[in-house]
Amino acid sequence: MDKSASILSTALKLFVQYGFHGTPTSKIAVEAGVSNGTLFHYFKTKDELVVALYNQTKEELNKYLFEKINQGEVFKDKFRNMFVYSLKWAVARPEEFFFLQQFHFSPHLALVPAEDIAKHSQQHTQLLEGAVQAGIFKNLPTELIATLALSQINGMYEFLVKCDLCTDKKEQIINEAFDLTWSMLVNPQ
Amino acid sequence: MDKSASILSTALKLFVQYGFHGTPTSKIAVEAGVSNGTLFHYFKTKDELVVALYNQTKEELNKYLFEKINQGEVFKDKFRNMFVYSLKWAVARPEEFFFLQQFHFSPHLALVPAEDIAKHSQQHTQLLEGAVQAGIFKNLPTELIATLALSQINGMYEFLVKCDLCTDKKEQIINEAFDLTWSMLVNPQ
Amino acid sequence: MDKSASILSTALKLFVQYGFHGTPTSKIAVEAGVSNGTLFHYFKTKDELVVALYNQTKEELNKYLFEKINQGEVFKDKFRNMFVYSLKWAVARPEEFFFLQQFHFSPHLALVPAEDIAKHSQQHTQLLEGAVQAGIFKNLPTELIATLALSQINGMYEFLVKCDLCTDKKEQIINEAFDLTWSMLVNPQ
Amino acid sequence: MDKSASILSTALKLFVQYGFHGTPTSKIAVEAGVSNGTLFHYFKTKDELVVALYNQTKEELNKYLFEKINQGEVFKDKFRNMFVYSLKWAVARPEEFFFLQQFHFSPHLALVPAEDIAKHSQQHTQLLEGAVQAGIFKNLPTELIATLALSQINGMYEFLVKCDLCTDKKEQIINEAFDLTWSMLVNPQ
DNA sequence: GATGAATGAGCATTCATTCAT
DNA sequence: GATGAATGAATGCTCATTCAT
Repeated sequence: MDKSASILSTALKLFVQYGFHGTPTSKIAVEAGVSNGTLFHYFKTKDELVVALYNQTKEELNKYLFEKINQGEVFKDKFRNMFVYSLKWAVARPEEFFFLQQFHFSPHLALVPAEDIAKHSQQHTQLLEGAVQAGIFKNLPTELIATLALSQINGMYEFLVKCDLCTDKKEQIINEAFDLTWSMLVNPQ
Repeated sequence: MDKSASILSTALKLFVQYGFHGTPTSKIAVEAGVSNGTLFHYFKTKDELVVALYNQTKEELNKYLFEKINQGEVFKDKFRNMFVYSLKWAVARPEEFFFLQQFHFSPHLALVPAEDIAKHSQQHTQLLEGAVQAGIFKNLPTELIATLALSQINGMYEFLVKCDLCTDKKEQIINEAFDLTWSMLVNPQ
Repeated sequence: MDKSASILSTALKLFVQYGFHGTPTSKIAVEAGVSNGTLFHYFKTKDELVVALYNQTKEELNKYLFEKINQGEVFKDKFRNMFVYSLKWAVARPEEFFFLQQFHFSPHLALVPAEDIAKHSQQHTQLLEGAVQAGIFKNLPTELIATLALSQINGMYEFLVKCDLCTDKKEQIINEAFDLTWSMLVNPQ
Repeated sequence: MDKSASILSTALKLFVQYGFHGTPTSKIAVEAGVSNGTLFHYFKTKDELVVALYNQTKEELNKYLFEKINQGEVFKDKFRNMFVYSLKWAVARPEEFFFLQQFHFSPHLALVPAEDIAKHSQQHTQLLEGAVQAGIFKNLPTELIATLALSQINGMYEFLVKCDLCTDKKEQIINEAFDLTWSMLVNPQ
């Protein structure tokens, strides 16, 4: 693994465990097996490292998700894939998923330009927007639909982490939760 | 105002704005109009201050909510009050609400004994558990129902903050969201 | 016990255990059962408390010693009593004795006027000076004789503390040490 | 000079003059010509610095002494060298010698593992033990002999510091004191 | 690129001391 | 006299960041 990647993955683990403030750059460097100076060679500041980690993680998740979403043919399948594979990713990479939320509620979020954040969610938003316009989803603000869908995912994640279930049971619950969410958002008739 | 209370309310504002690490105790003291030493007279450490603020805020919210919940006669009214007034409180006191989430995703959460956390949510859990046993809600784990309901609230909060709506519009959306949530969880038939 | 005395005796114990710097006035106050303010009512500063404790302890030791010394008729008995009862006091009140040495090697010593220190040792010095002039002790500077005698006492104290002996054995060793010291200082012939 | 050495030697001077507590690390750093951070780069805590200074000083003294002791052929010469050169070292490096005693009566002593302390005095103890077993010294506990010899040295040091004598006079008195100590400890016959 | 010694601003915390009650 | 809340200067220590090698 190259040094930059080693620093990023070490930082992720430590940030999740000790928080941003609780993780000195020196500790990241030591555990990543590089010198203190090298860390700053790759990332000009600690904040820049945090933000880079956020962008990378978000992109990984998005790349993974869109591959899965695009496997769906009709909208419901696409939406189900978005929902289900978000959770599968979260369950498979709990540290990454936790980090995204941790970042979201830290002052570091302010360091990411609004347009970058928009870009990250743009594809999701477009997908949902289409469903609203097509009359599949209830006639609600797309933002609201997106936010509600995302918070369902976050809630489910927390539940899955809290209750240590076997893989089968997990999958079943995820599917049930999808049905709930779908029934909640879909236009009756 | 009491000095201890003044410190707490100042800390809240600054923590929300600058984060825990970004807020020196000296700044809290100055803005609260007390000396640096006085802050440590009331709170042995900065961490203790953060946790005390969390406990106080959580208790205020709970006290407010249960008053409202108990005004409902049948379960649906109680649940609606829980949902709606959580959001009204969040909208009326956005800093407090944000702080609770900020705390939740910080390493400070680990400083609160698990039993204290359980105590905070115990009443909500009981209410929902009753609804599951009475066959009102779908036969799902209470934990899951609680988590999903809470994440709806969190999602709605984020939406309401992001989209600056007039009060009337806000109330309308909150009610619509409640209907969605209710329809999602309630036992069909 | 009156408050001032209670503060002094508490301070002694804590100073010996934790050092001057390691003992906050607040801790002294709490353990002495008085308020923080009261301590400063009796002693204007912490330094003043330390010095007062030194003076009191030194005076107690001197008072005790001179009673014993004066029970001796000839010089050798007086000197023996000085030697032996110094050690008996040290063994009976190890904290007080340790405190005197601790004080001696701390910067607080500089706070005691030279004349006060001289006054404390004046009586001993006179006694020894007489013995030199009478030809009992070798013709050495009185200061040297005093210092050597005192350091024998200090050394013996350290030995007695280090090796936990029974009372009888202690007394025997003290007597042997006196004989050594006597033989060292006395004029042969 | 090496930065670490510069810090140590500066600390020595300041500790002797102002005491441990009376010497802020910032002052040590400034006077040693290094930054505050550098001090903590070399010594993790202030306490660690104090202890390191003690160990270094003790080792220097021991190294010096054993060179001198080994120059003696028979025991009496070895013992005389130990006594005389201890005092010569003390007179030549009064700050170092004072520091050792200051340390001895401070709570920092407790930070040195008992085995380290034993190691420092081990060689002296062995030398004396041999003399007791060979019947040269009186049949007293080695510990007692060691302690008495050491306290003679300490006492002499204090006397030499208090009375400002010329070098010749100093040497003469040191020799006289050695004779006294020798006569005190040696087996008559 | 890589290193790690050096830096010094910044912060949490302590504690002697004051003073209104 | 007694109290203890309030003070704020002082200090040990951390840690992001720099830079000479």
